[in-house]
Amino acid sequence: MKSDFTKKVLEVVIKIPHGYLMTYQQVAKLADSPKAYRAVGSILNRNYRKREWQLPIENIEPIPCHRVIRSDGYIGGYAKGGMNKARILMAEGHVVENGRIKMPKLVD
DNA sequence: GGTCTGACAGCGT
DNA sequence: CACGCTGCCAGAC
Repeated sequence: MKSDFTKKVLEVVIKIPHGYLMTYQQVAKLADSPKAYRAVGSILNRNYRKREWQLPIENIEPIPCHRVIRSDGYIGGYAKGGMNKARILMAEGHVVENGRIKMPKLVD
């Protein structure tokens, strides 16, 4: 069992509504560690790779890591390739241009 | 247990 | 305006 922080992070990410986005900073904040945005990315990356969730885009739902972007509006990185992430985000109804979200609809 | 890493963010040059 | 360096926190080795 990971620390509460990890659990909280995953919980927050899961709660991101379909079609909305959330920055690493926001996630970290909701996880009670506003400055742990780096840890957030690390956690999601590990988790993703560990679970080996290499499922088709249609089946990606459990932990929508792709809905977590940078505060700059850029997609950032992705365990399976930023290009794939961009495709997913576009499938979610977002406008991606040059690896960046044009109109990020943050949850709040 | 100490040290390095990382899907970031902010400020300086 | 674009590029680079430093700081942060928690996890993994």
